[in-house]
Amino acid sequence: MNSLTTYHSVAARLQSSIHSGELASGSKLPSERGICEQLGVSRVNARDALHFLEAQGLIYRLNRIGWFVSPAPFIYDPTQTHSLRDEARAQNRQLETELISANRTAAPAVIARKLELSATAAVLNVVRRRSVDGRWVLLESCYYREEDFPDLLSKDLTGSLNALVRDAYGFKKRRQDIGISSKPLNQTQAQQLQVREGSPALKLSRDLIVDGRCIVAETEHWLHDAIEMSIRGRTTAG
Amino acid sequence: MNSLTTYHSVAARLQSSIHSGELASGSKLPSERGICEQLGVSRVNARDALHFLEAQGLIYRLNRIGWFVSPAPFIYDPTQTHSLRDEARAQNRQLETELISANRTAAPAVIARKLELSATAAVLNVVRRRSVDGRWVLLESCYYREEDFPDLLSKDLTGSLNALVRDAYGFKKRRQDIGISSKPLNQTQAQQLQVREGSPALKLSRDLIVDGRCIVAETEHWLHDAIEMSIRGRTTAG
DNA sequence: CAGTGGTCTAGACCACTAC
DNA sequence: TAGTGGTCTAGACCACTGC
Repeated sequence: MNSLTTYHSVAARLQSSIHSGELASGSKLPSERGICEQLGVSRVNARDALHFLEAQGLIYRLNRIGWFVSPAPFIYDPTQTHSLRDEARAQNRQLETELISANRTAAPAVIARKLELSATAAVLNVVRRRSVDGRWVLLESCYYREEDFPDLLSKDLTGSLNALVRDAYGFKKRRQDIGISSKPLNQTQAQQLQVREGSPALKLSRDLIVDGRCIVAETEHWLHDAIEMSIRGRTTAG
Repeated sequence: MNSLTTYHSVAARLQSSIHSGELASGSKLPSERGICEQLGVSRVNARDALHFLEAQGLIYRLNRIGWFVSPAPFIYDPTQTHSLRDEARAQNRQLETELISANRTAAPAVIARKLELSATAAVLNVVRRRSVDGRWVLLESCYYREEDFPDLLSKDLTGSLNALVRDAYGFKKRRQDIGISSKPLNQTQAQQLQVREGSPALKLSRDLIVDGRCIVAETEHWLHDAIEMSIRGRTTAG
């Protein structure tokens, strides 16, 4: 049995406050010490309960600021190449994009291998963060083969990068390979999304392949409670 | 800064023991109290460090038994309908399947909606767990429309269910829609995989659609450190 | 039965945020 | 500066596993 333990019952109380709407989506929970006092438990129990609900995706925290009720997840088909902005509009949600950096740098080993470059080669790297309804939920890091994307860094990098690749550079006939795994954010990534190091996230990597060569390697990190992927299949006879 | 905190340094020590091979893949870590003693820290620190590494997918725990080094993840393309067994063989890993239950039951609301059944309708439900190299890592729950799968429950349900659907029931021309999200295991699920309630997992749902109707709705829960999804795209001109 | 992880107490100080 | 979450101590008992 469980549910008899202290922190489970604390979690259950908070959960029912959330479901009843007493704690609205996006709103701030009482402070940890406040919860201790109201429910007569030690702080360890309050925190264990909060961690438990965080794992469920029911609440999230902003580093050193507090705990908040998670909004409904954003729904997203990673195999589609629509701009995210269109998706957001369709779901009636507010999407913001902020450019964090756009540099020419030495390629990390993994990237160099993917892009079939020497270990000392330079690549173009664009890093952005994106918010849904005011919450930073997505960190994108995109690596481009330098020779295939002249002048990339001087273009407008706050819009759809996909559209740039397709329209400005003319890469239309292409394939996209995708990887999905569950990885927490490292210190740098966490800071950029204002969360704690180790926050659970869904890692999505996309390799853009043209003429059998990978020319763009992208990585997206989505806060785990903020995203739900949905892939519509194709009819096959297999 | 971090890395100066006690539990970060404990985590770093364990991590280097793992990377150096001193703690081999699959092997058991020292007990929590053992770690406390060896490194001169309190148990909270030891546990915080272990939780941190668990989130990274570097270690996992069996409920009340101990902490273990996570093996390399299994790689898996959910859009393919190969049997998992073939995939496992290709990756040189040992896959086992165990039937947990096969029943005719009332359809849960979500399932009834998907299968376009009335709220009181019955469905066929098959639940299995699967292990990779001896570790239970996957829980499958599969719901079938009763009228489309006569005699299903009397068939051999320990092999490829996909092959059954395709060959024994002849559903060849079909579409598969997929959903992926990050959800922890509930109490029942956790028990079946011998892990703790709330263990982080990747939830994969697959709807099999034939002639525009969903006839099979499956849910898979993979322990988050045991799986990496890889989807090979198709060349498009879009 | 010994040892493990799971839960829990009642405090403490620190780093940081918001005012 | 007051209050927050983040880290930490030094214990404790319980439920369960493995012998």
